[in-house]
Amino acid sequence: GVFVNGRPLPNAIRLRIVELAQLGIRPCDISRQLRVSHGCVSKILARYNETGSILPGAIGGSKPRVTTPNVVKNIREYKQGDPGIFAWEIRDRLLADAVCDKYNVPSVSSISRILRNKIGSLSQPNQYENGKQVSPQSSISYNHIYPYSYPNAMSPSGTKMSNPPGVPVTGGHVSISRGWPSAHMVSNILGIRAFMDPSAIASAEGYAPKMEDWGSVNRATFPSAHGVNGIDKSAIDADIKYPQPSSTLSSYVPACAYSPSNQYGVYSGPAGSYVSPGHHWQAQGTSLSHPGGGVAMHPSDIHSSMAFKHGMHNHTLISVTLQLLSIINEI
DNA sequence: TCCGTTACGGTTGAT
DNA sequence: TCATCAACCGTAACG
Repeated sequence: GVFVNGRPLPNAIRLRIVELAQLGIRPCDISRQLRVSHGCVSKILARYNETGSILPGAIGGSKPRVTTPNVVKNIREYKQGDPGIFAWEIRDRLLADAVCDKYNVPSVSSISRILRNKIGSLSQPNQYENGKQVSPQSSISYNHIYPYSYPNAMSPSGTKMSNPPGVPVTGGHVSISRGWPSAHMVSNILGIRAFMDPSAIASAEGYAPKMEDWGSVNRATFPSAHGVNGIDKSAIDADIKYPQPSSTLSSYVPACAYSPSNQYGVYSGPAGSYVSPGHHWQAQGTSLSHPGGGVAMHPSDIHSSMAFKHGMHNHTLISVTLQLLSIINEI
């Protein structure tokens, strides 16, 4: 006969099989007459006798999801109540609390995935709601400066922290502001605190910059320029792209401009978090993080570009920027 | 020879 | 968009 492998027989043939069987025709004869394997005839007739239907079963798809919002909610509560709880313990509690039964309780791996993907992200806003965590602007600012954020579970030195991956970071255990400061920081290298310490900025200005503000500030503050102190931009770019240990500029730039992890990505250019779409990675020269590309501006440029940011009073930033400019000028 | 069962390679659709 | 997974399919072979 003609059949499509993996696909059900046409309903007409299935119906015909049942009709012929009801007429008393033997399955072997039906198989020959309709040119269908006898195993297929046997299966269809057995199903018809059992269910009364000639239709094939549902093909494809997945089982109903067990990770319902209610289950996720309960898992979150368990985790918040006991941050050290194991996935299998959560599973047991879901059963004990009758949130699930044995047929729809999530697997341990599913619970782990929920903790990693859902609970973790859902818990983030709570950090701000609770008001006991690091101020938003700190992480925001660092996120901008270091678009390649440090993994939560890792300390700056690379040592494992107490929170396993996927476990919501609560209570300020781990924050970027705590995890980041290192000998590579601009503030440590240049002796500038306020620039890298958002709390200093916030306390001085009483203004909590949004992440997009920071990005805009930096993009607006450092428009593309052709060079620094007469140094051709292309030469600088080449230096940035292929930093040499002997290059004074590059010896500063990686430490200032790139996070430790980002330094590995200097050539690959995954700088999309702060580079406008469609821009080549070198466009990051327009940001503070790439001083080689666009820091040849006048203080008036800085002031005008910053002033439009929601009335942000940026004396601190400006002074820091000027210090940076003077250093670069020396270079 | 008949027929129930099952391994196999395939399709499908939700995740 | 792609991979994975688990459901189903009919054929072919076995007993």
